[in-house]
Amino acid sequence: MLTKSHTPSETEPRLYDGWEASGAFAAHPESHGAPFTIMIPPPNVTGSLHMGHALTFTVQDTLIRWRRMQGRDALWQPGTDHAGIATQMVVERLLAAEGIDRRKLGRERFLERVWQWKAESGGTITRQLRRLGASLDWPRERFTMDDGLSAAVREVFVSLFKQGLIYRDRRLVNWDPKFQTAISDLEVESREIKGHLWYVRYPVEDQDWFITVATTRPETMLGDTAIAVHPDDARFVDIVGKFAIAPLTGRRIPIVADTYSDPEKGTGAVKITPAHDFNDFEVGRRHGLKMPSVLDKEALITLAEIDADLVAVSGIADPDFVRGLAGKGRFEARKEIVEKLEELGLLEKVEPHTHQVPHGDRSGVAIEPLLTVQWYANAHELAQPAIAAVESGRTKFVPQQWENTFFAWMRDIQPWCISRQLWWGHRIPAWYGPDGYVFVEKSEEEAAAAALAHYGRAEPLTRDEDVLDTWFSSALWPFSTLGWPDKTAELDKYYPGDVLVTGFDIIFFWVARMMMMGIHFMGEVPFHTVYIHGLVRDERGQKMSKSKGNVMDPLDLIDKFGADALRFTIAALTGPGRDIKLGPTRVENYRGFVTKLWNAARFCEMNGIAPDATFDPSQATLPLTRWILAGASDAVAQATSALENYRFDEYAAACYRFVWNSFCDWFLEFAKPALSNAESADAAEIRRTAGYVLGVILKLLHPVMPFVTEEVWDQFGYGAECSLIRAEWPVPFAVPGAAEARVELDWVVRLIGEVRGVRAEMNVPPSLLGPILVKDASVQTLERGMRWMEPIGRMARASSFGALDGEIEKGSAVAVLDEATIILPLAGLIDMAAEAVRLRKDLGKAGKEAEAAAKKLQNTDFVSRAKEEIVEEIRERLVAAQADVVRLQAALARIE
RNA sequence: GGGCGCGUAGCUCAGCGGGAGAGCACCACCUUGACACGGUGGGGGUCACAGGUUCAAUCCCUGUCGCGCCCA
Repeated sequence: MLTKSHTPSETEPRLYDGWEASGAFAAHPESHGAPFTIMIPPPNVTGSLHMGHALTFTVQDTLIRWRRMQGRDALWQPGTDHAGIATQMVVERLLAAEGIDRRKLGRERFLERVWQWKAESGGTITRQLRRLGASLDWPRERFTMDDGLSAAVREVFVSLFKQGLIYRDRRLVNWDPKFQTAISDLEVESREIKGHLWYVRYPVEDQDWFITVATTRPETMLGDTAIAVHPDDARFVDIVGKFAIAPLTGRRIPIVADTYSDPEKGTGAVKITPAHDFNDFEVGRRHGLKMPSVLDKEALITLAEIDADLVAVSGIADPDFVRGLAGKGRFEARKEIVEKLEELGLLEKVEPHTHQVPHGDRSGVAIEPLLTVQWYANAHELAQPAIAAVESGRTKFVPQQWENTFFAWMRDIQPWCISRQLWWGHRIPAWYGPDGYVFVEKSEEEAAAAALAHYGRAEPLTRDEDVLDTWFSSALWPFSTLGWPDKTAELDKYYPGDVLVTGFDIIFFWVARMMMMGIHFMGEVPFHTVYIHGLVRDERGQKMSKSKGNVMDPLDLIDKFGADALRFTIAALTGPGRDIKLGPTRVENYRGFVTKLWNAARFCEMNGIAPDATFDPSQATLPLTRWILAGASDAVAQATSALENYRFDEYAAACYRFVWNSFCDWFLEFAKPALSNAESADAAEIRRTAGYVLGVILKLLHPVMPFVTEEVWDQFGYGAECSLIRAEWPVPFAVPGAAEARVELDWVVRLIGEVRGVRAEMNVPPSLLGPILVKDASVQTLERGMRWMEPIGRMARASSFGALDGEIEKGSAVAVLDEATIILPLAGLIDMAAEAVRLRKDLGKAGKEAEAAAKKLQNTDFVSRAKEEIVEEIRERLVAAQADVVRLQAALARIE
């Protein structure tokens, strides 16, 4: 027996364990079923479940469960990535609490601690995903640092290197001074900073005047190697080619013409510090400038590359002052330099200035562009086939507009810096000989062999200290998890995958990189569809963030309302390409739907409705059963089509409408007498139909509300425990006489609606029953009314239904339904003035409708140019509206 | 500055060439034989604005305004 109310906290863990234990989530590479593959975009191993996860995994789980029910051999590949910086941070923080510094501990012991941490705490998110109901194939769980995946990383690195697609280069990188590692462009975020523009005078050589430049970063002037002006800027045309003397260092620097300088900004002249600014670096390259670094890896002033050149110039440059800055932080040095410039009279003015400053998204500190040697992947070349794959439609974006974002990024892609100065990650398989010659091989032995061949003798090799960007290994996920580079049955069957589900903010990370690597190494795209969903925001549309304090925890919502309610809410709100605004009240509202389903099922159970495998909808004989079966078939078609088109909102709405507005509101109500009176053949058919339709409902809703549907399924005995997950997804089916049944039941529904409406507007108390009389009704209408007397009586509060004998009695309320006039003799009970108001309102509506239709038909252009069926439809509309007008006028005339 | 998206009922959003829709909220009535996490009924919209195309525009085109996001 179903309990009086549904208790998600009891059913959900039990059913999840049941599914998992029975192997319901498992893929079957040995089976002949057509595969359906979703590669989970691996969440960060340090992460815990947030609303964004709840959204993306609800969508994925809905797709997976649906396809699994369709008989596909579904693989939903779980796992996490090792999150180089984030994980290293976490463990360093733990060590710091013990007063231990990572460097003192040493690399090997530090890594032991990281693995220990991973074993203890790394499973948080995978445990939480179970609460959501995610049906991942857990025994296949992978981690990007696993042996197999690490082997794939080495294989890829070595081949790309040998193909010339990975190389070392000395260029500016985004340097994170806190973590002391290079990071990628994508790990940098701009923050608006209120700073200053300092206007600094640079004496022009052999002249008695200055050129003034504005800078936001005075501390970098120690590394200035030029001043740039715009070639077309008339103000500076005479001094291009001359030299200026850099204050403080006394360095003689050229004044160059370069279009990078913007005449509109500052003074129109800019100082060029090639080693500490990306734009300046390009200017430096164009003009062959020296590129001395003046900041080190901790962003402290270093003089190593400029000390020898320091020149004392009276009133301008003072080597002792500069030497005093060595080892100081960039912001402290800035302060001292500004003071010194002021003292020397070289500071013209200071303006407040708000500008965008790049910050590390994890460290939160200002990024320092730094000239270093790093490993790069030739992303430009790898990107071309990925672009082509999207252009040709081998991979499609849903919604399609995201292709533009993808193209924009991929067509202008920069070399991908793949090395990181971290300990946690895949160590770069590169070894250096004594002369610095590099051997890139999969193992130390192979490197030694290569060195032996190269040098002709054994030489000591040292391994590159750096590790690879986490995304380098994530990019391989769609095939490395399947066993690549080995040729496995899994790889053969599940690559390429079907769909990648993710947010638009991740197109550059997973989508782009998986595409590049997948195509390069597998020769085929990793997935044929990329479904992009929006972000989860709070009720007011604000992005959720810890600082705003508006973060919702999906686990709290699951505790309060159940996973089914949360999942259904998410699905219902997931329209195409929109962010979703979600708050507890929305989940609470949709919990009402879960409860409705539960109660409907309970009602069925109480009335002895049970599954009957022998029931065949094509054998249905009654209008009522034919009608609800046809409705169920439509719901199946709608739900299936919505899922095929990734329209989770439409899928949810189709189910909601059918369950609530067809099955509960009308079918169960109509069926009540038959259900309580079990004897007749008709009653038996209705009961069997109810059992059948409930089964269809449970199947339709299972992908999005797996728990409550499974619980009902199991308790009713539709199948063994935990078997709904394996049930067959329904297909639309034929119902004999469906059209006639629809006409019949739609009429009953409309009649009840009309009568209810009139009574409610006339404030007739529901306790008071009255007859329903009809005038001008056809024989069919009369017979229909008699046939449905029982539910009409119950639902429209009618004591009888019949043709009007004689004239309409004064004091009756009147409504119009098709050809018939419906009369509710309520003399003395209703306010005739109110009835007149109501009739005038209806008359106004009908009149307007008739007028609009007539006007259209008078337009000869419309009649001659519009499609025939449209014209015909308008004609019918006109006739119907005119008939309504006539009868409403007559009714009104009787009152007045 | 470039690009993308959005402006439809109080709120959240569907619809996207031919009668303005849903859910929630609101108001009124109803404890009727599963469900008050319920039932019934109702009010509420110059579909941002201005032009254009069309027999017909919320829907297509152009522009304006407002909002959001991404890139520089």
